[in-house]
Amino acid sequence: MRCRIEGSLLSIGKMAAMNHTTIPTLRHYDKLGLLKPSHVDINTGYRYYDIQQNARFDLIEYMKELGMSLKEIASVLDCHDSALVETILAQKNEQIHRQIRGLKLRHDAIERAISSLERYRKSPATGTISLEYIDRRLIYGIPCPEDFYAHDISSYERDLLYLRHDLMDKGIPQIHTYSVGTSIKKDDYASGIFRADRVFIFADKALEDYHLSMDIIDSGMYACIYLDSYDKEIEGASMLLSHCKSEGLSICGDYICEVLTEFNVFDDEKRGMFLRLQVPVDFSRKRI
Amino acid sequence: MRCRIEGSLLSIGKMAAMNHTTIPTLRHYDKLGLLKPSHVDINTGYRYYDIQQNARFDLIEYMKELGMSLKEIASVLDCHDSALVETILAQKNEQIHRQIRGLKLRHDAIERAISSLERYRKSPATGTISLEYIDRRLIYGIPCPEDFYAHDISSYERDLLYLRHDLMDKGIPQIHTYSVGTSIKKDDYASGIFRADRVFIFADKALEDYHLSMDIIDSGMYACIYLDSYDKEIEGASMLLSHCKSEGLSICGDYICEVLTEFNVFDDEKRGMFLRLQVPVDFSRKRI
DNA sequence: ATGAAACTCTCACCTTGCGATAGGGTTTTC
DNA sequence: GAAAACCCTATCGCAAGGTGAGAGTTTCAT
Repeated sequence: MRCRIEGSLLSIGKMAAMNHTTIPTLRHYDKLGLLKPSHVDINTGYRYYDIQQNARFDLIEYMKELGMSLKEIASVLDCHDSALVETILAQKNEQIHRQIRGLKLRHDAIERAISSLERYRKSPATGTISLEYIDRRLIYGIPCPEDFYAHDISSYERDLLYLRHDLMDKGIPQIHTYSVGTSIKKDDYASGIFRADRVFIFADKALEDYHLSMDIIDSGMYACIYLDSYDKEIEGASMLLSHCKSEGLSICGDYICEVLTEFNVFDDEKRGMFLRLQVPVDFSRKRI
Repeated sequence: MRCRIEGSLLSIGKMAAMNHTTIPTLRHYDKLGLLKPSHVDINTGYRYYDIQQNARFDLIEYMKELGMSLKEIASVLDCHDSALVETILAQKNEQIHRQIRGLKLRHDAIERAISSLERYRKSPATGTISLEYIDRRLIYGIPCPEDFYAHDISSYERDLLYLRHDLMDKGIPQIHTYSVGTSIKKDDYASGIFRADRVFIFADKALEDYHLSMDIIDSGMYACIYLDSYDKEIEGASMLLSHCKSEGLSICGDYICEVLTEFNVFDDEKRGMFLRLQVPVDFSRKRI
């Protein structure tokens, strides 16, 4: 015991325990100049704190709880300027609002991802043909600059990039969380001409804020075929078309290739998708 | 141009531009093994990407948008296990809920801090005596283990620490964002005996979840005096008592020392507070 | 073909708020 | 007086890259 100037000086360990913090934290604050021990032994370098310095520590904790960084805290403590505090707090509030909005979006995206995976698990085997009622959907997309069926996969990638650029330019966040679709015009498809018409995303309410000119895909009965690879799309589309013809189903709208899930954890290099090819067929009752 | 194996290989810069990302990011993913260029020139080390690798990049972005860390993404991509994805996503959802709750708490705390600072700006000069109606308040506190008026400031610090420990043990977050008060029993105060009775925090709705046994401080008219330093409390309390006596105000409850703001950006080492000492006085109309 | 501009490489250090050692001194306690 | 507990400095590590420095490569225009 060398130096004992005042009544109750605390070693760093006691100070840490008293404030429910750790020794490295106090050393860190010391280094940053946030909380200098009231006395440091010149010979040993031991730090000794005054119990009154709890006040300063509390203040630091308080500001941390408000979301201020240590640097911001230091600047406030240095400047002795309460107006600065108010400025920073106002900024923090803004920032928190943004963060909450972002987290909500993320939450929605995760929900979509989970149900998409669930759907994948429960979907029929590849090649299965079905007849389903599909609800109305909103899409946003662009005409295909290139007919990717006529070229290799890279032209599909390019078309998709155009779409993503467009979405990015419009400031839409989380563009990767929307599932993608492509379409072929009804008449082309019915004649067996597979020529890409549009590439789009399936939109949801969150996108309404961005004033996109979205299109509606009407509800109705669809003939569908499930596939687990993009490579088989043309083959699948042909099969679907033959099926419609042999069953006497009358095609009444554009063909759509819907990407049900893009969680391609199966094939490393390619865009491996789980697809539902679909084409609306006419079952309408005549109204009298 | 040394190596050109396939048709369309992209340099790292083009790949980055195409995907709205940066070159360091792609290099980073390469290092982590997340996205290895499909070809690397052995002589120059130049990275060349296949356009199909956009798929992989999209997948990574997608998972990032869902809040997964690069390490988690890597493990999913390595394992080829979609169940793992679902597990992680469920965890993420939990985590997001916690984050949102935390942010809301923080937002409330900031609002409180801002109005506290505003209040400070608009408060009367130190020494001002006033008569105010104060609404009902909820408090949670503990009896003072030590009578800090009888000792030095360090015993106040210790009492405050007991309270904080208690709150921490009960798992209450952001304990520093609640303002502190102390009280003296009515009879003690009225007799000029300043003996600390309780130390407490002013609670709010967020604390109701923690099943604390909170006390109520009744609404009513209070004689108050504003002070800007803890050092002056006893002096201020005496003045307030004299004032009540000379004005014929009848004290009808415990004396309270309320910390209006603890944003002590003015004095470095001490706990510098802005205080409102207050004591309830009786103005009740007799009911007939 | 050549020179300049643009591009790319690796390496290493910076950010936040500490936690976790390593290696060596100090204080307290029995 | 010795052991236990405590403390020091210094460095590395974390996540996801950003920002250079210094050197080599490719591309474009002449």
